[in-house]
Amino acid sequence: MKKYYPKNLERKWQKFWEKEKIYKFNSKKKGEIFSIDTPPPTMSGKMHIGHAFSYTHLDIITRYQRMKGKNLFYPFGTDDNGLPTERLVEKENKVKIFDMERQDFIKLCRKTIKKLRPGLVQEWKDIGISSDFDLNYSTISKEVQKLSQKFFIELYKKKRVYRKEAPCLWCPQCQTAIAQADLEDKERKSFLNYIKVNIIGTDKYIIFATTRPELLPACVGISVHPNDKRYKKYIGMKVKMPLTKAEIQIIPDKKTDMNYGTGVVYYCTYGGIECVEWMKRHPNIKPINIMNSDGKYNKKAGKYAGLKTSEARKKIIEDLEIIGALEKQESITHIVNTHERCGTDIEFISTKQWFIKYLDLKKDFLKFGRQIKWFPEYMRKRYENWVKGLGWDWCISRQRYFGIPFPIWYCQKCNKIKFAKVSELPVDPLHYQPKTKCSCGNSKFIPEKDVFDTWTTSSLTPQIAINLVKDKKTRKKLFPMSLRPQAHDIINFWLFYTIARSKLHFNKIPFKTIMVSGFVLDPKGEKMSKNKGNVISPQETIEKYGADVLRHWAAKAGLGEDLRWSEEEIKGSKRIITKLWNAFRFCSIHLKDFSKKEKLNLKELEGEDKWLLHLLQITIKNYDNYFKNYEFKKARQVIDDFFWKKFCDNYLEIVKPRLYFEQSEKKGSCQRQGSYNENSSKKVKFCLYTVLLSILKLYAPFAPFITEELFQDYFKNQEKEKSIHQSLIPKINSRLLNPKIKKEIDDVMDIISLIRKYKSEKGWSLKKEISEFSIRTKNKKIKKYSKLLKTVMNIKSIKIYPVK
RNA sequence: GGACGGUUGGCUCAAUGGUUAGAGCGUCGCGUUCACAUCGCGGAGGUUAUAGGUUCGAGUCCUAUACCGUCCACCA
Repeated sequence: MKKYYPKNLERKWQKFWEKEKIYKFNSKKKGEIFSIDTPPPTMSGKMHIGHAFSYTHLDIITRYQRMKGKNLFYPFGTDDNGLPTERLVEKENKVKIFDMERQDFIKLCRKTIKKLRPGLVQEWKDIGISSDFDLNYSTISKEVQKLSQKFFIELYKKKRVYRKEAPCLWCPQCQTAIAQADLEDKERKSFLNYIKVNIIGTDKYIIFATTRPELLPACVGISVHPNDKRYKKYIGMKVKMPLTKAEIQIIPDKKTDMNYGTGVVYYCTYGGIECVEWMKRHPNIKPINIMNSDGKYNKKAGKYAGLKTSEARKKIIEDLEIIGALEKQESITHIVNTHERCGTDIEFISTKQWFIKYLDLKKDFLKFGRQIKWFPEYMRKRYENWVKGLGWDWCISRQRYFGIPFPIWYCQKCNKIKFAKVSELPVDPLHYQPKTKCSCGNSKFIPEKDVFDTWTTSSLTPQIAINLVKDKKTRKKLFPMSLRPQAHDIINFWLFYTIARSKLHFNKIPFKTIMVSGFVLDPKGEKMSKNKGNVISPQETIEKYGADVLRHWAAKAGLGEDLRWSEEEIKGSKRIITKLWNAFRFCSIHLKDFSKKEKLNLKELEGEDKWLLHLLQITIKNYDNYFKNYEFKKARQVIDDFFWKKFCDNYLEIVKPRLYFEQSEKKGSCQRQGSYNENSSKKVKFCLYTVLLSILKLYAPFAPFITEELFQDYFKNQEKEKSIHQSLIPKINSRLLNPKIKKEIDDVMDIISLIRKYKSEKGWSLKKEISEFSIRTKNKKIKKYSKLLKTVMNIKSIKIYPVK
């Protein structure tokens, strides 16, 4: 056998699995179905290390379940529309979306996806994902468009969607409305500007503080707390705004914090969520919308028309300073909401958008959350925290190009909404006109230009995946799905939305179990980001160490735990995988002539054989128990420990003389030959075969490639399975449990340890011969092992003195 | 401000309320090179964040505090 080179080996077996359809879902296969709502990776570039990490967690679980005899429904999809994909297409083709015609851009998107998608999917195959890649979907495909539009219409029928003009979260960069979940906090350095305004009819002034002075032309109100002694007397009076000369009334508002700034707040349309809320509390006030959808100010901003926020801020501050209205500036750091996809500060703009009404269902969402089993359990709290904090209905419309269109038109005459028929789906209203007239008799319609937000569609992944199966009976068995795997960053998005959709459409939980992975952090424990330049490439890691090593390393973190990148730890995993290779190589030399058909009396096994087989049973037991609770991290620990410490360091070292018996006979003499015979060697071989095969199987979920190679290389001849991944995890054999022998050998091990220590302290070689050695022990059984001790520690004569 | 997680050798992490708190990496010493671009053996290294409490007994349970991390909300 050769040395271990993972690269070609892994490619070989990946192709083998694909060709032989090892992971194909077969609805007729026996065994309980285990269905997985696999996360469809976003088409936004290459697979990153976080993907490799969390998908490995998932794949370890699925491989284990498969080897427990479950029938795996494990599809694979890609999420290839929406903002991230648009951004990839822009970057890849060096174009700008708003410089292009809508149709041209969409064509370019389709072309780019077609080009890039196979490469992306291959990256998932490269890390050994055992999906059935024939159960494959793309969220922009015709089938998925149809499904997504159908469910939208269904929601409308259930009176769960509505269109409304309202101030809405808006990204001026992407020029689209966004949802609450799309927000990300960012710390910004800014100024708190104190602005002095005259109270009309008096010579008095009041001062308010603001971080957004540029919105002065959009100012609609000033508030003080009704109990604020300083300002009580001014309530109801008006102030004259500087620059705009607008007259604004001072209105009492209990939400005003008397202790912040000057205790006077000015409200604009819209400076932030607090302004929107303030407008709701004071419905008589009319908004002054000064911002266009591209983030530039319009005519209502007077001389500031045409400017963007940052430009207008600079100019207005200058102007305020000139007229002496700027009392002072305080530098502050504060948190602003930015668009999670592009980092731009968000604005509020009043526009017409589509919403899914669900705020009334918060209690049901919480109830559903409790019906699902969470790993780790505490992640549920995050979900609950999010649900409790929901303040807005779900805005699902996006003013973008590459997404699934709304299947609707508006009557040109009466403005009534016209829905596409389900039989017509999928439709793009921009290129298709309704066949029937509006109820008002008119037959001309204006198409809806907006598209669905990606989460609108990806919240339907269980349905999308199940839709790939044609047989209705099987479909029923797949839902609710067994497992939803994902990372913790999208609990508020994908996870929540999927549960919400499932509630709205089916009133059922979408999956029975959720497993949540953490993140990979850089060696300092910080988040990886392209800006920081601390990104680790999984592709390079695979190239250098192999996917099995990367997977073994990824299992170092349990569910919910973050894992710091460490080259040293990767090397540690590499050592274990290499050791597996070498241990197998060594054993296979001795196992050449072994046949498992040859019968052997278990009772006649040597003590160390029984000891090893006993420990194997315990290892399997622990391994299974850990996997039951999704604790693959601990399962990995027990198999690592058993393999390296017990099997290699102890057992193999002890039995070498028994294995070398044949060779030593030929050579005539051997240093540690002892007096072993052929029968003794046979017993070792039986143990090696049994234990090695078990070790391979227990490692198979973690390191699928090398275990397959070793299985095919030797065990294939005597085992019936086509692939190790179609075999079963070994069952505990209670006949091999032997606590008595375990205790005896443990004592022998302790004695060996003492002798090693003694030799080590003397600076002797461990092989140095000891002429005479005495043991005082309470354990009467030790006598049985004096031959073993003599051989292992190279002792000529042992005397054992019993102690009472 | 709210919620959640964490704090154990230099580093990364283990320890169903029960002997002397364990591994791996690193470090120091020794030994092998006949499975192992190595591997093995041995040593040093810990007041378990802090302060109280419950208990025969606390790293583990309770209460506070501090610090770190994550999510959410937010002061104009």
